[in-house]
Amino acid sequence: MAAVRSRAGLDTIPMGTEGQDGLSYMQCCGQEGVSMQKKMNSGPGIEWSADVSAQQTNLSFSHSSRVDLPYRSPESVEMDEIMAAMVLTSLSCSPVVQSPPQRDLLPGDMECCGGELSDSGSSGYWSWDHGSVSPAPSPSVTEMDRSSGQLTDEGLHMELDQAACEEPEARRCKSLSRGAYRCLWPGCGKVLTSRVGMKRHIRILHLGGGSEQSHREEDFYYTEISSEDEETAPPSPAPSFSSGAWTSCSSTQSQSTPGHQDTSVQSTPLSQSAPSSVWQIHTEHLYQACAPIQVTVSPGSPTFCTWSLPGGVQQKPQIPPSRSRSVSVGEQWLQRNSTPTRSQTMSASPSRGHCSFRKGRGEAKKCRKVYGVERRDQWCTACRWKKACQRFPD
DNA sequence: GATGCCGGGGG
DNA sequence: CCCCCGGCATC
Repeated sequence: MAAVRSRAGLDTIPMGTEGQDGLSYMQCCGQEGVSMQKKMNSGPGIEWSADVSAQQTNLSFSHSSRVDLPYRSPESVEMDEIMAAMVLTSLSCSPVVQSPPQRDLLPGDMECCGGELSDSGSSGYWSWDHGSVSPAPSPSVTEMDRSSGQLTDEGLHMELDQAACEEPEARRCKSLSRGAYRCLWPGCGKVLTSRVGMKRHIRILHLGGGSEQSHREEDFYYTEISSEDEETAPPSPAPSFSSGAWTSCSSTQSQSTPGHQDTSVQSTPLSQSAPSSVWQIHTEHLYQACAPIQVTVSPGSPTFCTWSLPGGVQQKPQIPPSRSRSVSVGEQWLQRNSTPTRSQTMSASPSRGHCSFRKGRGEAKKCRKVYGVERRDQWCTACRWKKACQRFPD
């Protein structure tokens, strides 16, 4: 364990294989949990605590992690400095890629608020969102200002501006007119008006910048939405679980409990702890990500989850999947493969490669069921194309 | 038979 | 790149 922990500590700054990207993330956004996760993934013992702290604040992040993991060696410190330098360098050099992450910090990410959703305006939503985002208390004054300013900023393209939201709730944001695309990446609800923009958003922010393979994946992480649809469908069309799916991933909570923002946001002990990190870790592919981790709310269910990570990673059984459905071999496989750093999977593996195991039918209602064949146009793109449903992933 | 979706293909 | 659909596994 010690070893692991120390490693986690290092993560704070230095990133192993990730290189600049990762670093920049950390630097820019303290709360950016992703980078952290990446690292963690590599090792078996995941420290949720670290993650949580990360979400708290920039500073706290680094602090807590260090405190938490006092094992850092002197060398690591040195490394930190070096890394920091690198980060700075990279930041100055490639604004495009880096900037997005920065924005991410902002909680609710205005994405929703962003230009198009003017309607929701200032009501509870936003305020609430921000609060929820609490984890990232205050990146920096400038940034904050900027972000807030963006809320009103209307026509500008928010593509990069509003990066992914940290908050799941964000997805509830209503969106706009038809022809809009919403990012389905867990925790992100970004809505863009252009497909290309959305793809870029996904590729850059979620898939890690642009790896070759990621190109095809973008499709699965966004969906086309229409205003009417928006309100009902995505967020809760399948009240039963549309949100649940995501939630499960995040394990925690609330991710999408539309109804209770406050609660959800306010970190319950649980929420803070593992959840967010969990889903992020496994988000390589929706399919993979969600399935295994099913957390679900029913704490009571004793079901046993076999999704074991390689190193016995998740020491914490988090929450056993409520669904009794046992994890299929395929899922486990996916898990293993997805567990490693995202970057790894991305570059090195054909990812979905050829796991020809089909996942069997999930319980979640898919677009076809929810909307019916008649309203095929309301299905998510994936469903329309007879691909794995992205709106109601299992 | 209905569904879900992989794999492949057309424009 | 967008969109469809054959075909197969599952329910």
